[in-house]
Amino acid sequence: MKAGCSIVEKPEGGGGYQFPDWAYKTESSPGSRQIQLWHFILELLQKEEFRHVIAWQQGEYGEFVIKDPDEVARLWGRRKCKPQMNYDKLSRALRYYYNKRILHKTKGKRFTYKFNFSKLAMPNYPFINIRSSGVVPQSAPPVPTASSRFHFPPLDAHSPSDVQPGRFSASSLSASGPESGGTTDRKVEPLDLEDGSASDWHRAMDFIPSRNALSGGGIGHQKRKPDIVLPLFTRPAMYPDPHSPFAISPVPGRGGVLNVPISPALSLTPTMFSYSPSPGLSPFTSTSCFSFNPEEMKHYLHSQACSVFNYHLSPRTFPRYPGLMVPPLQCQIHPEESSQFSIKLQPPPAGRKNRERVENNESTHGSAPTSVPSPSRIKVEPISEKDPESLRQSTQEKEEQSQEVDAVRTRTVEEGKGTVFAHPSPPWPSVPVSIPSDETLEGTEDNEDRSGKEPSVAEKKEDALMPPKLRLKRRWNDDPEAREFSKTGKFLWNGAGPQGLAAAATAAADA
DNA sequence: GTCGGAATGT
DNA sequence: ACATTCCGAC
Repeated sequence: MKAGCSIVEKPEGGGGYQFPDWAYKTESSPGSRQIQLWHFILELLQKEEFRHVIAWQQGEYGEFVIKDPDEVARLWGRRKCKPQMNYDKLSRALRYYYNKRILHKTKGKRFTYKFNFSKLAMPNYPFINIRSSGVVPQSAPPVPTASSRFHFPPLDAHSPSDVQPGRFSASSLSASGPESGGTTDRKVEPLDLEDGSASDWHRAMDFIPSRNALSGGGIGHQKRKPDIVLPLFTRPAMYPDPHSPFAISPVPGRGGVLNVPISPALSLTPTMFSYSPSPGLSPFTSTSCFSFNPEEMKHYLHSQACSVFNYHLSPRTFPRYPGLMVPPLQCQIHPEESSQFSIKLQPPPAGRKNRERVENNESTHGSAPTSVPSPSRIKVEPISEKDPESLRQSTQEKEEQSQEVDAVRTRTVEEGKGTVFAHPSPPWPSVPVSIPSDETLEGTEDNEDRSGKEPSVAEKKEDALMPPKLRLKRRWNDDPEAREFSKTGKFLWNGAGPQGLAAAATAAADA
């Protein structure tokens, strides 16, 4: 059938390739064992020869511009053997990534999108030994500038969302200890509080350690995922571009706090653990196995810290990990990360189907009728579940919060089914990390979190009444903006409150 | 241009 | 799952 196309231009050997073969494997692209669009985009982005077609946008980490949409579409079409491919279609595919949070659109800039690396499944870039060599790809994402730095939130600082008391926050980490307070370790599910990176990290942490750290694997990780072994990557750096996000961090170990010669690329790494809404991205699902040692992990963490630090990634991207030294700071969470609606929106039909049905009863649709009677075909969305709840909860001081939690919970239950992560047992003996002040942090975050959303009761109400979908959309749309601002130095986040300002000031001073 | 629903294909 | 294809709406 699609014979001739199969291998077409898989970079395999020929162009200095960047992605390991396994990147094309099922694990990375469940469902379709073919390269995924984002892989492809990344691929192009890494190649010098396509610079005029698509390239990293300077100034924004992970942002890229499709300079020649038609060409990119053509290339994509070629790869997928879809000669009819065009930008319109390709862009549709890209848009599907919005919900998955793999990408988002940079508003106002045409043909400009931005990778949400923290969300990007790292299955594709697991512990790459970037530090060793400096092979880096071509284009160049935003190179951190002094201004771009931001402080980390306390490692363990519970981000508002993460820390649902009683959930897993503190306990999970400490749990690893000898007496894992959470030995009982409740179902880990709650971990998925948010698909936020924080959770991801937790998860990540969990895995790693299980192997080495607790030699005594005794701690019955009841849920322990099968011993996971991550593929070890020894290949030398694969991305030779000093600019690309995969490049080596331009900022040389910023002030020794985190001297990690690793590239921001690693920032991607975190994601590798990330639990993404889409199973497809979840590296740990079944087959995949990775392996690495503590050292590696350390490096990884450091790099992560570095990345976060240097590339103003969401602090949440940073794992809460004992022993890691990070500059304390008020957190500025990127809304992007915090927004937690990773719900697949699939509202009930009623659209075209019906439309068409009415229009042409006469023919076709021989396939549809298979199993589903018809009108009864309603897709149940997790989100909708929470909806009623939210509406019910007229008071909602915490509406938003609860909702989010609910949503997450719901999602977790649903999607999490297949992906249950064992609880953490910190790899290393947990060394209490001096956390500046959670309170402050939380407060700050909190503020900023809602700064944009909790303006007025009215809005809240509106929100409540708003269809879940819209709500989500709204949130989503807001996020990037906020982020933009934060980068612009407008300190939108901090602007939320005095604390925020102070923090901002601190940051500035620091700079 | 961009967005996203819907149907369909693999 | 992850597109691809259409397409109406903004």
